[in-house]
Amino acid sequence: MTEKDKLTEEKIFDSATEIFIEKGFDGARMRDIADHAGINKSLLHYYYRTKERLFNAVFENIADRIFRKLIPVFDKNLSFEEKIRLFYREHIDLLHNNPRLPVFLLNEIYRNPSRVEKLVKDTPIMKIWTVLSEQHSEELERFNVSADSIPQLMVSIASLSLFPFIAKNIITAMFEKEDYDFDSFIEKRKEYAAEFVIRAIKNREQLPEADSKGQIRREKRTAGR
Amino acid sequence: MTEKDKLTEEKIFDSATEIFIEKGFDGARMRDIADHAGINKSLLHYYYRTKERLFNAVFENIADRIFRKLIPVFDKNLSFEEKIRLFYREHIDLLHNNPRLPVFLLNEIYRNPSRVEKLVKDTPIMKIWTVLSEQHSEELERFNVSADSIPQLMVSIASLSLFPFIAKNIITAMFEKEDYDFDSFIEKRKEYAAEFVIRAIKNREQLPEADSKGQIRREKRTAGR
DNA sequence: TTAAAATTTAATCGTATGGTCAAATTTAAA
DNA sequence: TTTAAATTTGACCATACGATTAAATTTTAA
Repeated sequence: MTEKDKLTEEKIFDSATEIFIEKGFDGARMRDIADHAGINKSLLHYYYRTKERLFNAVFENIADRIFRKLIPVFDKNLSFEEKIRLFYREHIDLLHNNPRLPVFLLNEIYRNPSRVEKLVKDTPIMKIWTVLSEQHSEELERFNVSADSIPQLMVSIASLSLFPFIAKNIITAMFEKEDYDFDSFIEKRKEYAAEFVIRAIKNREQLPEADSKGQIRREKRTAGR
Repeated sequence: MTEKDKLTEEKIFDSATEIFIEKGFDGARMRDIADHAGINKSLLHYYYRTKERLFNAVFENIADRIFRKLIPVFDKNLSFEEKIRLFYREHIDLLHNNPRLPVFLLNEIYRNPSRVEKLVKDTPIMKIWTVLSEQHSEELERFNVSADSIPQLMVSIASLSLFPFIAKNIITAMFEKEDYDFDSFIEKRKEYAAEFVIRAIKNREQLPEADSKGQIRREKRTAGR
């Protein structure tokens, strides 16, 4: 009973996870989930009352898995630079094994904006912010990263690992034309992204001016060609 | 007749654009589009046979608009650095006025992967690649950017402007907790992203890496003014 | 072994959806 | 004005979907 019970419920949950990730809430069909699990369609409603509830279970599980995996990185007692490197290694690895997760998550938040509040409230996502702006304030100050631009930095960091998976289809298609390979691209990206961020920040260290203004000085620069 | 004709068809097209962008193909309802346009539902089928065809018209128009707007940037006769700055100013501006475009596009490609081939084939998206790897090969070489890592660079460049809009909901929610504002964040991002990329690349210049072309002169930029 | 409870199945419902059609109305041509 | 064509409308269809229900089957506990 508990045996078979768990088996059925688990089969449903796993199939639902797979299909919801693949198709999203709107695109997923209860029939498909049942078929994929090899069970009668009514069982879906027996175990999870509605499609919404089933999706909910799946969504929260996924969100939890993602952020739970990420937090240890920021817990570790490392320098900012080391943390960046570790983050990209871990994060990109996680995404490489679950390439559709970002789109799934973003899409659902899009469909149901109320999710985002719960996400920010219930997951440790804000911890990344906290750690960056508190734990590493000194380092960032040394790099001339103003507290004001920490949001810019954070979003930039996230962009570099998430976007390639979000745009995987397009990237793959473009790569094909030039004979590149997405998988090896991703493998290289772990280090590339880390270096990219570190360089972008570290360079500030050497600039004598306090903060960039760079707006007005762009006309003369090139003699053309 | 031609007057009213255009009016009706245009109303349909505009409403469809709005609603498809908002809800995506699966989420959009033909009834909603008709209601929004203030016309009878059958007219949708009179002017555009099916939902697919209507969506198709909308999609291609949007894709075209996006890429057509972007290409001039890469056509201009500017240095790589200037091009980066101009790109972010133009691109982020476009996205700021149409914040849902990236998600719409990516989502549709997701739903219908065959789109991506047509997109790569019919839009000038590959031109960005070409320009970067051909027109600026010398500059990039000077920056120690190997041809091998140009894909990494390109994806990184795109990430920094596209991702913030893709993840707008989450970012906004996180900002709220810390009393930041998405709009001003985006405004600042035009310059931030450009500086970020330029710094990330330029820094390579100074690394004591072996270089066949003896032209490593690092201070060029900051002193120049 | 037996009865109650839990699980599974098949049939079916109500509704929403994309789409069709024929009639009504408006517009253009004679 | 008359007539044919183009446009618009409302009624309707077939289907797909999530959900319900009651009966059948299996499991559990006495």
